[in-house]
Amino acid sequence: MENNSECINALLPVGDALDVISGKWKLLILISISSGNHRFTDIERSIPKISAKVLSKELKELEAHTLIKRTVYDQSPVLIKYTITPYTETLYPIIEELRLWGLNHRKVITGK
Amino acid sequence: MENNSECINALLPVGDALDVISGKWKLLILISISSGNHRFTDIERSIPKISAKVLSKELKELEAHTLIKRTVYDQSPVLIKYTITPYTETLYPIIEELRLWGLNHRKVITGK
DNA sequence: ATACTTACTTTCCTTTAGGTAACTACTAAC
DNA sequence: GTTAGTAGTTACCTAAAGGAAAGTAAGTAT
Repeated sequence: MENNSECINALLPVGDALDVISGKWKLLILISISSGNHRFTDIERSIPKISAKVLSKELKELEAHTLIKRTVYDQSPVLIKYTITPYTETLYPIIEELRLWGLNHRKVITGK
Repeated sequence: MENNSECINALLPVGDALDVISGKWKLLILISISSGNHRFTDIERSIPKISAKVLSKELKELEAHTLIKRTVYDQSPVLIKYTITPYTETLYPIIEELRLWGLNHRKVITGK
């Protein structure tokens, strides 16, 4: 990233990506579902501090972006499963880089 | 990411990373500075839709996290330069993955 | 009939983010 | 002395995000 054409080359796509996944919760929800939490209550319990209202709203947005799939199983009580899609997996490199950076950052701020 | 221990292993550090860099503007500002925009007005002009107020606030937060350095040159008119730090460079892999994902995402939503 | 469970939704309220526009302090140029 | 540039700040207001708690619908268990 040395010159201005690189600036515009990065600003636009990074902005596009941030429009979809920025915010506190979306990636955490995808991590939870990817790790095996498929039901609303499971996901809610796995992510500290998230509320049902926020989870509900974020799940809808993720579904709209085809980053998760919502399936209703007609049992009783009704069973609903959220699963990842092939598109979710395209985010794994981003999640992994964030995980590595976060691990190092914690070392940095706690003074190693 | 298959099981619950991987869930907690990823949720915490990714959450730490998001605490520092999430939001619409911070990564875009770092891209702009990395690309050679070092002055307030240059950065402001390089990022569509950002306002002086928001830029000012975000620059302060980035400086507090040592992700940029603010230097005052005592000339006239006064010259202030924002520069990246070695710590900024540790974010490049994240930015690059976001750039690649954003490029592909635009292809996906515009129907290739 | 009552209570419980799942998967949310609704209401109310507070906080945070963001936009617009005007304003400031300093200096230089005309 | 008026205009212009740099680097912001301030005030005012709206919008979006988020928290807490209660409520809802549909079925199951007792």
